[in-house]
Amino acid sequence: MTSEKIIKYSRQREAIVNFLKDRKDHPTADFIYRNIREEYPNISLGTVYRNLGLLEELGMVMKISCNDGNDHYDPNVFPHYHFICRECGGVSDIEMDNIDFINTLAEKNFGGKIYGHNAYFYGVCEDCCKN
Amino acid sequence: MTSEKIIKYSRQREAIVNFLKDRKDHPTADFIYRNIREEYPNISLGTVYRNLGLLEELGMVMKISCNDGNDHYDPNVFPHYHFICRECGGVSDIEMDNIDFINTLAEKNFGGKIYGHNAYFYGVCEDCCKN
DNA sequence: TTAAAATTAGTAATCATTACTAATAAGATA
DNA sequence: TATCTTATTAGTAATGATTACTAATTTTAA
Repeated sequence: MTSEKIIKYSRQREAIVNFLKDRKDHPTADFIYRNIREEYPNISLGTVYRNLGLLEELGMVMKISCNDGNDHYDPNVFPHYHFICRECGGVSDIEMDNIDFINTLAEKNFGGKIYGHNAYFYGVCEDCCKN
Repeated sequence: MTSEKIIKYSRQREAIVNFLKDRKDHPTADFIYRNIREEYPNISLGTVYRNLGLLEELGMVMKISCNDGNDHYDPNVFPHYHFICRECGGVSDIEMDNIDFINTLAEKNFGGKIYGHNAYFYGVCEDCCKN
């Protein structure tokens, strides 16, 4: 009784996927919208949001919320950590060894079950350090 | 030339501080509003938000954003970690050893400067585990 | 007691995101 | 190729949390 949703091609969705592909700067929906509008002037912001939601469901994109009030989108869905610059507000990746063992540390005095964690680091990014 | 802001007493702010004091459940502004309204039926939601912002500036309260679209407020401003239950959505404290060394791990291959981190754990809380 | 300034209640505005709807486009089938 | 069903779209309206505004009220120092 599962009604599988059939997904049809759309050039708007393709444009969003292509725009995001290989990007490391985790843009917001509005940023994606403004950029894709140069190629598709009639695309609507709702379409961008809807497709980002769909891509998230499909596991092709990851939504990251980092306390600036905007959702950011990351084409890298493998677990990794992010850095937020206090100066420019930019969100970037942090390359670091796996620290999943902190789950065990957290579970030591905890009654429930821990399945995972999210962490982001903050400070000043390389570019802003130069100023 | 620094114009220090003089802070005058208000019973509404006192009520907010008292309501938050010793709480471990990190309520939202709206939850605080609805509760304080029982004692002060005329208090407005804007007053709650304004005072929470002021208390945050004074370092008496900490705002935590945990991806459910609502800001939560914590009277414990000392660094500590939070847990978010996937079932009930509740936000609670995690008692665990200091893990500030992960800042060093993160800085290893990073060009900028890291000042700190935020982390929250997710899973199923003790109460929800029992169901 | 008075007067200046902070605070409030109430309401309006903002801003990101989601929902709605009629028109369009994809793509399967005849 | 023509047709038909359904997903998708553009455009717009609605939502919901938070912030801003303003005239009236409180606080508090002189």
